[in-house]
Amino acid sequence: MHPLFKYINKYASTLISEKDFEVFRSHFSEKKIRKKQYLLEEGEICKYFAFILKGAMRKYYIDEKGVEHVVNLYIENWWAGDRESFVMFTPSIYHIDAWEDCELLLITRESILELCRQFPAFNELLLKLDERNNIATQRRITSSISFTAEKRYADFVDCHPYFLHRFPQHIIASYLGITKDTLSRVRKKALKK
Amino acid sequence: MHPLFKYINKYASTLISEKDFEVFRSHFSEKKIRKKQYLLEEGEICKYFAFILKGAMRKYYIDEKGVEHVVNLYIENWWAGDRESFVMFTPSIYHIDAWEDCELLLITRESILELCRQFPAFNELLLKLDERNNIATQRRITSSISFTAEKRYADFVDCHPYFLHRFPQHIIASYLGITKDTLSRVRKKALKK
DNA sequence: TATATTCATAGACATTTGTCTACGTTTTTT
DNA sequence: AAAAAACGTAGACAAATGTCTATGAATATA
Repeated sequence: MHPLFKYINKYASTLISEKDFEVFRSHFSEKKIRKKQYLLEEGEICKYFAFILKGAMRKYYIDEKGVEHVVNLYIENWWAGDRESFVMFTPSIYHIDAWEDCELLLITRESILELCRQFPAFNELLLKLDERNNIATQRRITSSISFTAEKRYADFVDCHPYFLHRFPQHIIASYLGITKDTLSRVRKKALKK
Repeated sequence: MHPLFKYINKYASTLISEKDFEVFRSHFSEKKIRKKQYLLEEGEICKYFAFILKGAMRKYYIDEKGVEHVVNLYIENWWAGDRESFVMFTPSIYHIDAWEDCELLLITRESILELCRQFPAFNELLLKLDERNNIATQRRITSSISFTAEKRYADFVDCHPYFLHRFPQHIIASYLGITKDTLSRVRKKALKK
């Protein structure tokens, strides 16, 4: 079964038919990108959201000192894109690139709106995704403002173990808002326990 | 015009009639709570989302040392509640209380789902709110992991000037993930510029 | 009005985290 | 196979932030 078909039927309460799925699929375009290639660069408008069939990606922000700050990590069955730019048609402040070679399904804003009109199940899917996303980001903010680096890392290991063997430590450190050096110390301390 | 009526027609693309609004309103119950009283306490399930007609509220998390960490601030025309608990029916880790005397409109999860079924405009409204919320939290996470305390405060003053005269500095400091002492230093430094 | 509480700031000191350099290992590229 | 790049750790030092105590002003409460 196609991963996207599986994915949609996993989240929507009413299953869609194989036939409907073909209409669905026609709104997506396949794209393969190689490691280190960009899906989105700073200053561009995010024209596509990407459903990841295979591979790993990251979204990051480069500050005025040239330091990269990883904002999101993505693997299979996740959506990658900059929502703000995608919805508002404003230039993005983020870069999104492939950390591993990727197979993606791209979709435009217009196609999303069209699919929502045509398939209530898709609309429902998007509502649920936003809901989940809101819950997850709320947790991340809570963790970010109230936990120590040590606890944030422990929390990360608990919640996202599948990221541990896909991204190196300096990327995870950046995602947690700390430096690789601090993460290295935190890990050393944790080992002693 | 009723503030909620105004609010709905501001965000939905199709206007709702005065008559429809009465159906709408019947799903909300009015509640007044006084300063320091709780809308939600830790361990409870969040049964109501609150639309704030008047007043100011805050959501916070209390860590194992007993320290309060402010996660959200709310004023008129904002929605207060814990989405995770509201949707998943799990005990909340947050407290929500009134910082000023408040007038609220409460609505249950069932009523929200019912209104979504009955009024596509309401469904659309919720989608847009989630979209905006996602964009805002994304920005907050970016700020939190990549900005210094000084920049985070400057950013806060830019984005939420209306909070400045509603909440004292130690609350704002907590919202920014720093102590009141650090915020005091940051402000002192900023004055010199 | 008197009293208690909240609030903002300050300074001294401790702790955490960042910065930088270095090194050995592993992985990737040529 | 050789060279280059990426990776993780370590230590020395610097900077940022937290902790604690104190104080005076503003605000709320009795």
